[in-house]
Amino acid sequence: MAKQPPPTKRPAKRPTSFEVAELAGVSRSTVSLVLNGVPKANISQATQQRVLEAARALGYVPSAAGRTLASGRTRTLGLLICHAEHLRVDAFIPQALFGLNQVSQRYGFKVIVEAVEEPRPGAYLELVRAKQVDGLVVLNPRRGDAQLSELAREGFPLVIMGASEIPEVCTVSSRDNTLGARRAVTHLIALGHTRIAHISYGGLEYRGAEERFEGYRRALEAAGLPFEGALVREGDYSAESGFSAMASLLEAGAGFTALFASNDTVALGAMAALRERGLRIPEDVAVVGYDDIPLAAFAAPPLTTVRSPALEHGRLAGEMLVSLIRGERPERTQVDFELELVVRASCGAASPPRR
Amino acid sequence: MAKQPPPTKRPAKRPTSFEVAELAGVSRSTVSLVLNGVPKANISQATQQRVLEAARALGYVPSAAGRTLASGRTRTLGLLICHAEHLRVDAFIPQALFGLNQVSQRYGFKVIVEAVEEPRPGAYLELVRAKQVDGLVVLNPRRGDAQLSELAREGFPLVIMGASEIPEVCTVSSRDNTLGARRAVTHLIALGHTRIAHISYGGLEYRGAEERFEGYRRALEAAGLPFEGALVREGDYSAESGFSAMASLLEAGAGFTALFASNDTVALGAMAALRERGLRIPEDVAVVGYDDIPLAAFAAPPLTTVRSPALEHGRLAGEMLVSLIRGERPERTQVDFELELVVRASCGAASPPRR
DNA sequence: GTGAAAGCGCTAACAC
DNA sequence: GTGTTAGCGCTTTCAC
Repeated sequence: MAKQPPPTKRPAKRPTSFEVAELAGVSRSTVSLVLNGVPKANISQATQQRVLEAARALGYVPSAAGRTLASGRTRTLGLLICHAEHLRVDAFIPQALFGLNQVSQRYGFKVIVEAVEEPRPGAYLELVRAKQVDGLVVLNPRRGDAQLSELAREGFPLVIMGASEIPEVCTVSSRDNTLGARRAVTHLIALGHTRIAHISYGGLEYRGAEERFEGYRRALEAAGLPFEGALVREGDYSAESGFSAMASLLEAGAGFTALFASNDTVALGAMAALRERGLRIPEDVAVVGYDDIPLAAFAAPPLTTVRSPALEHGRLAGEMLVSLIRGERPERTQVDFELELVVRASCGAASPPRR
Repeated sequence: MAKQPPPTKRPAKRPTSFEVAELAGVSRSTVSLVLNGVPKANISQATQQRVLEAARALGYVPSAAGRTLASGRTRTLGLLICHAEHLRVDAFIPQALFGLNQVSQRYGFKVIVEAVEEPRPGAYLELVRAKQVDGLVVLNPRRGDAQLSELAREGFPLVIMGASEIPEVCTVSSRDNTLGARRAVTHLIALGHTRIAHISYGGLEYRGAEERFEGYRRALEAAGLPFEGALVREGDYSAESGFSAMASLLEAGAGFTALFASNDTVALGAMAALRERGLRIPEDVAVVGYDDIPLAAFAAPPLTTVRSPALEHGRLAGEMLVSLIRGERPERTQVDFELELVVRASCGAASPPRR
C-alpha cells in the first residue's frame, strides 16, 4: 500500500528557526523576537530586516506545534456545535461560522469546528484538555451541561452562542428569544388571528427553543387567548420536520389560521405542507418564522420572520472570545441583538416582497 | 484589564504523562505506548490496566502540541473554502462539512475550517507550512492555482472537492459537471423548450461553473438549438444574485420559457423574481437547478434539480484524505458521483412534490 | 540590542 | 515487556 514514488516528491523539508538565524547571522531567540514583533525587545531596524529577509528567502513559517508547546498558546479557537444535525440542515451555522472566521483571521486565529453527533456530553472537553484550542464558542448548549459549567468555573475562555443558563459566562444571543417570539406572535394577534399554531425547532432541553416557545405562550396570555397543546408540535431544525409537523397539525384538524415556527427552515417546510394541501399563505394560514435566513426573503410568499443576525452573532462571539483569551474583560459580556420583526408577505401585511 | 479573581479559577493545571507514569509506577514511554495502543509493543494486560486507570484518575489527556512535535502528525485536517462568500450563502458547504466531520471523528481527526476572503492565492499555505494540518480538502479551487499544484507535487495529502484541473490529485466531484448540466438541459428540451436561459453560480474561473455552463451549451448543440449569449447571466452562489440575474434577463426581454441555474440557491432566487413579476412556474418559465440542497424539495414549486450529494462529498473526501495521510493509496482517487436528475414540479413534469 | 540556556510534553529508537 | 535517551521547534527569562 504505502508505496509512493519518492523521487518526484520531496518530503517537504521545512526550514527551522535555526536556519533562519544562521542565514541572518543572529541567534534563534532574535529570530523569534523579530517574527513575533515583540515590542519591548528593541531590535535594531537593520537586524529586523536581515531576519525578515532570511525568513522570506527560506520560506520559513514557524511550526505551530513548536510555538504552542513553548508558549502555551495555540492561536486556535473551537466552534462547538452541540447538535450536529443543526449543521446539516439549517442556514444559521454557516453564517455564524462565516462571521467567526472573519474575526479569527483578523486576529490570527484558526478555527476548529466540531459537531457533536451523539449526545455524549462533554465530548468537546477533549479539545480543551488536549490544549488544542485557546477558547471555545459553544452553540446552543443543552441545558444543564455540567461540563460546560465546570469549564466556565475554571476560567477557560468560553462564549456561548444562543440562550444560556450560565450567567457568569459570556453570551451572545438574540435579545431574549422570549421577546422575539412574543413580537412575532403579537404581530399575528394584531392581524386578528386567535388560533395560532407553533412548531419549535427542538425539544425543551434546548434553551433557545424553550424560550421561543415561552414567548409564544406569553404573547397568547397577554392577549387573553387560551393556550392549546394541540396546536403545538416539535421540530428539529429541518424543513422535513416542519413539513411533517404541519401535516400532523392539519390532520389533527385543530383549526388554526396562523403559524409561528421558531426557525425559518422549519417554517419553510411547513409552508410546503400547506401549499401541498392547497392552502393559501397568508389567506388561509399566515406564517411567521425566526432567524431570517438568507432564503427567507425568497420564499413563496416571502417569509415574515424575526431577524437574528447570524453573521453578527459569529463576529461578536469571535470578538468576545479573543478578548477573553487575551485576558481582557470583553467590552460586553452579555450581548443581545435587537430583534427586528421583518414583515414580509407570508403573514399578510402589505409589504415589499424582498428585504 | 487583566484583573481576574484567581481564587475561584484554578489555572487548570494539566497532568502530564510523567505524572501518569509515576502513579502507575511505570515509565513515560510505557504510558505513551499504552495510550496510543501500539500493538507490537506487547504490554502486559496488568500494566495496561494500571496505566489506563492512572490516566483516568488524573483526568489525563495528552497535549496535542506535544505529540505533534514529537510525532510529526497533527491529527487535524483542513477544509479550505476558496470563496468565503460561498460559506455564507449556499447550503452545499454545511452539508459537506457535516460529512467531513463525521469521518474525521471516526478516525480521530479534528477539522480546521478556513474560508479565504480575499483572492489572495495560497493564503491556505500557511496551514500547511506551519504544519498545522496533516492534509487538506480544498473546495472549488480557482483554476490555475499554482500553489495548489505545487502542494500536490510535493506529495502533500490533498483532496479537491469540486471540479479540478490537476489530474494527479485526488478529486471528489459530481460525475463530470458537464454531464449533469447536459442532463438537466436535455430534460428541458425534451419537454419542448427551445429557448432556455442560464444563470451560473460563478465566473468561468471556477471550473465547476464553467463545466456546468459547458454542459448547457453542449445540450443545446446536441439538440440543434442555437446558443445565445443574451440568455446567459453570471451569479455568485447567492439567491440575491439569482434574483437580479433573472430580473436582468426579463428586462432584456430575451424571451425564454425555461431556466437552467447551475446552483439551487441561485435558482430559488430566480424563482422569486419570476413570481414577483407574476410569472408562473413552470407554465411560463420552467426551472431546473443544481445540487439538490435540502430546501429544494420545499420550494414553491418544488425544484427540479441535479442531485449532487453534498454530504457524501464530504464523507468521501474525508475518507480519501485519511487514506492519503496514512500513506495508503485510496481505493479510488477520482470519485464522481452518479448524477441523478431529481424531477419535481418546477419544470412541469407530473411528479410527486417532495423527494 | 542580542545571545545562552532551559524547558514546554510527548514519541520512538534502542537498549536491557 | 519495560525503561533510557534523545530529540521534535519554539519561546522566554536572564545575563551580557
